[in-house]
Amino acid sequence: MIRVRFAPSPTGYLHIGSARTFIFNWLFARHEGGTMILRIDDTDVDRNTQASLDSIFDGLKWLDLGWDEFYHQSDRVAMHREAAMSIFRKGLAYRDFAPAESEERSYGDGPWLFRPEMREMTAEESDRRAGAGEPFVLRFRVPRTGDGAVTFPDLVYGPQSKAFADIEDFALLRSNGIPTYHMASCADDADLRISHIIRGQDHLTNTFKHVLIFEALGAPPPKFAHLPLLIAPDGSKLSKRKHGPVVSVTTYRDGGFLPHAFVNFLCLLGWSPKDDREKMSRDELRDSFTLEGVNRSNAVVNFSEDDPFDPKAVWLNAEHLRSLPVEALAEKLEPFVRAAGLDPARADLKKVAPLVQERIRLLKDVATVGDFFFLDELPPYPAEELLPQKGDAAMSRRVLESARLVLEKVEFEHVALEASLREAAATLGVKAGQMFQPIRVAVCGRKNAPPLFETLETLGRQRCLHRIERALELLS
RNA sequence: GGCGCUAUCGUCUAACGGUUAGGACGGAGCCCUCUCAAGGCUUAAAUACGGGUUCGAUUCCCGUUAGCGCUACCA
Repeated sequence: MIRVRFAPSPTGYLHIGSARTFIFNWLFARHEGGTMILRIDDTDVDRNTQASLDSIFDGLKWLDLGWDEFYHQSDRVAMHREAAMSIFRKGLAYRDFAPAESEERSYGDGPWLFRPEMREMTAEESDRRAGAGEPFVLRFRVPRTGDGAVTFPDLVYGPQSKAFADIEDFALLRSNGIPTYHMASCADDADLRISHIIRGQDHLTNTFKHVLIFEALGAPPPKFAHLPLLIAPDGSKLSKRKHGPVVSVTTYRDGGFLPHAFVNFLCLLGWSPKDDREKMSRDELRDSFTLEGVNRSNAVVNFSEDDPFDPKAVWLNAEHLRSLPVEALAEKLEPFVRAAGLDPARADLKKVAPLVQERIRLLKDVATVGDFFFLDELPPYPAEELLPQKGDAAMSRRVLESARLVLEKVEFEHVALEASLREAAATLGVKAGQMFQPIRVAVCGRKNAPPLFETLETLGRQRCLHRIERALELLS
């Protein structure tokens, strides 16, 4: 039975790297017909925050993938403690009564492995001091004889090995009795019968410790698959302090990404379907996903000073946007129209949607591409914009006056609109473009806009005539 | 410092030892066109360096360099 888990700690917002880890776990679980478990790793009570927990849930829900089982690690500390004590009872861990180090240790003098006086303390003395209430850290007793090593096969990185001599006697229980991450995580993974641990490569070297814990617990170690990390363009790891909101999933949501487009983008960072597909639906991703397709080098999220989003993410979003049914697009657009301070009731979103569909790359672009649909009065624009190509104000005026006459009586439907306006242009002896451009500017307030006739139709006779009137005033 | 991991166009990536090193994004150019967008076509752009192994290395091995990670009573 395949069982995987995503285990974020609620000490920050949902990071895009974490989101990707969640996605890969989900994809693997669904591809294999397994179980996806969400576990909140909240053993570090001092650093947990409710805000962070909310942010993680918000982000995960937005991804719209879901999970099958849910746990709070903090509900399970008694079990973790018992697991740690069972290791102690087997003689595979010892009490360390040394006080916590106050200063940061320098790494200059080689690794700190263990304190012989603590490790070799007699059971009698250890029990006596513990019994007297002296606080201690419970440490794993890493084998120190011979030249053995911990080994495990990584499904992505291949066979891994690390000498015991390079592994320190790491802590299992803190002096306050709370299990450390390593202990809690492994106890949970064993207890929850996790079959595959898929997580960031930053855990690769921790895994040697974890294998030791699983063995000490008498539990078969799960299979491990580590994922290459997501990094910033400068090669450093993504951090909120250094890179700002670009690392938060909610930034993508609020910027107008479609959840599955975002998922698609993240999947392409560190994984490849091995063919030329780029745009993939959730189901295609699920069907194609395998751990063999995961590669080993870190991937850069290519954001920049002037653009918080990776150009490829934006392009992919545009691709997904274009294949959305209009009703769905209209629905998605609504909150973004509102957020821009525009009134969605001013226009029929189902008619606007197809007009902006291939002109927006992010949902929030609707505010810049289609603002004029949701306004009664256009924001001011320079009168020169109304001048046709190779034409003057007089021509513009003639064109607009003619258009006004046409729009007053023509059937307000784009085919009829186009026919009569083309006819009017011919009558005036101007080129089609010279006719259409002043009209476009008059009704949209700018030179670049969606196709003219559908736009006129969507805007409606009254608003079009009103705007042409305004344009004429501007020209005089 | 020690240990571990990684190294193909600017970025994401493909290439079970034999390819003119492929695709995508982004860039440039052209076409289409009522503007914009979309679309179509064309184009510039990469195997970090040095040694091996081999008839032949992007691919396998070693070294160098660089980057990243771990080295906490954080996760």
